[in-house]
Amino acid sequence: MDEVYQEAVLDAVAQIPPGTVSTYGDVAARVGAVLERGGPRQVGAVLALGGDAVPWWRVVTADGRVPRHAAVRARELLRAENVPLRPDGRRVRMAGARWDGRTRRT
DNA sequence: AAGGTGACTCAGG
DNA sequence: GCCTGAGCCACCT
Repeated sequence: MDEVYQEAVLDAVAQIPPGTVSTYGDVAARVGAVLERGGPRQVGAVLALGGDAVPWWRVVTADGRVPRHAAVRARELLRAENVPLRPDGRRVRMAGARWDGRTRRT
Protein backbone atom coordinates (compact mmCIF):
# COMPACT_ATOMS: atom_id res chain seq x y z
CA MET A 1 0.00 0.00 0.00
CA ASP A 2 0.90 3.57 -0.35
CA GLU A 3 2.45 4.13 3.01
CA VAL A 4 4.67 6.83 1.58
CA TYR A 5 1.74 8.91 0.44
CA GLN A 6 -0.15 8.44 3.69
CA GLU A 7 2.81 9.51 5.74
CA ALA A 8 3.36 12.55 3.55
CA VAL A 9 -0.24 13.64 4.08
CA LEU A 10 -0.22 13.06 7.82
CA ASP A 11 3.05 14.94 8.08
CA ALA A 12 1.70 17.86 6.08
CA VAL A 13 -1.37 18.05 8.30
CA ALA A 14 0.71 17.80 11.45
CA GLN A 15 2.57 20.91 10.37
CA ILE A 16 -0.48 23.14 10.22
CA PRO A 17 0.10 25.65 13.05
CA PRO A 18 -2.53 25.87 15.79
CA GLY A 19 -4.99 28.64 15.14
CA THR A 20 -4.77 28.24 11.38
CA VAL A 21 -6.29 25.90 8.81
CA SER A 22 -5.59 24.42 5.39
CA THR A 23 -7.93 23.08 2.77
CA TYR A 24 -7.91 19.55 1.41
CA GLY A 25 -6.77 21.04 -1.83
CA ASP A 26 -3.88 22.88 -0.21
CA VAL A 27 -2.63 19.78 1.54
CA ALA A 28 -2.99 17.80 -1.68
CA ALA A 29 -1.02 20.46 -3.51
CA ARG A 30 1.85 20.49 -1.03
CA VAL A 31 2.07 16.71 -1.00
CA GLY A 32 1.53 16.46 -4.74
CA ALA A 33 4.28 18.97 -5.42
CA VAL A 34 6.71 16.35 -4.23
CA LEU A 35 5.08 12.99 -4.84
CA GLU A 36 3.38 13.97 -8.09
CA ARG A 37 0.19 12.18 -7.25
CA GLY A 38 -2.92 12.31 -5.16
CA GLY A 39 -5.65 14.89 -4.88
CA PRO A 40 -8.06 16.43 -2.39
CA ARG A 41 -10.08 13.23 -2.21
CA GLN A 42 -6.99 11.18 -1.42
CA VAL A 43 -6.17 13.53 1.42
CA GLY A 44 -9.62 12.91 2.82
CA ALA A 45 -9.19 9.19 2.36
CA VAL A 46 -5.93 9.17 4.30
CA LEU A 47 -7.38 11.22 7.14
CA ALA A 48 -10.32 8.86 7.28
CA LEU A 49 -7.91 6.09 8.18
CA GLY A 50 -5.16 7.48 10.39
CA GLY A 51 -6.48 10.98 10.91
CA ASP A 52 -6.85 10.61 14.65
CA ALA A 53 -3.09 10.94 15.00
CA VAL A 54 -2.97 14.47 13.58
CA PRO A 55 -4.89 17.76 13.95
CA TRP A 56 -7.47 16.78 11.31
CA TRP A 57 -9.83 19.54 12.39
CA ARG A 58 -7.44 22.10 10.88
CA VAL A 59 -8.22 20.72 7.44
CA VAL A 60 -11.38 22.20 5.98
CA THR A 61 -13.11 22.39 2.61
CA ALA A 62 -12.28 25.16 0.16
CA ASP A 63 -15.19 27.31 1.29
CA GLY A 64 -14.35 26.99 4.97
CA ARG A 65 -16.82 24.30 5.95
CA VAL A 66 -15.59 21.75 8.42
CA PRO A 67 -15.73 18.04 7.50
CA ARG A 68 -19.34 16.89 7.72
CA HIS A 69 -18.67 13.66 9.59
CA ALA A 70 -17.57 15.54 12.72
CA ALA A 71 -18.64 19.10 12.16
CA VAL A 72 -19.69 19.73 15.74
CA ARG A 73 -16.48 18.38 17.23
CA ALA A 74 -14.37 20.28 14.72
CA ARG A 75 -16.06 23.58 15.51
CA GLU A 76 -15.35 23.09 19.22
CA LEU A 77 -11.69 22.40 18.62
CA LEU A 78 -11.30 25.28 16.20
CA ARG A 79 -13.00 27.67 18.56
CA ALA A 80 -10.79 26.42 21.37
CA GLU A 81 -7.65 27.46 19.50
CA ASN A 82 -9.06 30.80 18.41
CA VAL A 83 -9.49 30.08 14.72
CA PRO A 84 -11.48 32.97 13.24
CA LEU A 85 -14.97 31.69 12.52
CA ARG A 86 -17.77 33.44 10.68
CA PRO A 87 -20.47 35.02 12.85
CA ASP A 88 -22.71 31.99 12.48
CA GLY A 89 -19.87 29.78 13.67
CA ARG A 90 -20.55 27.30 10.90
CA ARG A 91 -17.61 28.16 8.71
CA VAL A 92 -14.01 29.30 9.02
CA ARG A 93 -13.07 32.79 7.87
CA MET A 94 -10.57 31.56 5.26
CA ALA A 95 -9.17 35.01 4.58
CA GLY A 96 -7.80 35.21 8.09
CA ALA A 97 -7.18 31.61 9.06
CA ARG A 98 -5.79 29.96 5.96
CA TRP A 99 -2.21 28.81 6.43
CA ASP A 100 0.01 29.50 3.45
CA GLY A 101 2.41 26.64 4.18
CA ARG A 102 5.44 28.83 4.73
CA THR A 103 6.06 28.39 8.44
CA ARG A 104 6.78 24.72 8.08
CA ARG A 105 8.31 22.96 11.08
CA THR A 106 11.23 20.66 10.55
C1' DA B 1 -12.86 -3.87 -18.32
C1' DA B 2 -16.73 -1.02 -16.51
C1' DG B 3 -19.06 1.29 -13.07
C1' DG B 4 -19.70 2.97 -8.26
C1' DT B 5 -18.02 5.72 -4.38
C1' DG B 6 -16.01 9.38 -1.49
C1' DA B 7 -13.33 13.71 5.06
C1' DC B 8 -13.05 17.34 -2.66
C1' DT B 9 -13.44 21.55 -5.98
C1' DC B 10 -15.21 24.64 -9.28
C1' DA B 11 -18.72 26.82 -12.27
C1' DG B 12 -23.72 27.46 -13.08
C1' DG B 13 -28.66 28.19 -11.86
C1' DG C 1 -27.35 29.76 0.23
C1' DC C 2 -28.47 25.33 -1.57
C1' DC C 3 -28.49 21.86 -5.46
C1' DT C 4 -26.33 19.98 -9.93
C1' DG C 5 -23.09 18.46 -13.03
C1' DA C 6 -18.52 17.73 -14.51
C1' DG C 7 -13.77 16.96 -13.30
C1' DC C 8 -10.85 14.83 -10.26
C1' DC C 9 -7.73 10.53 -8.12
C1' DA C 10 -7.46 6.11 -6.09
C1' DC C 11 -9.69 2.03 -4.61
C1' DC C 12 -13.38 -1.64 -4.60
C1' DT C 13 -16.86 -4.74 -6.92
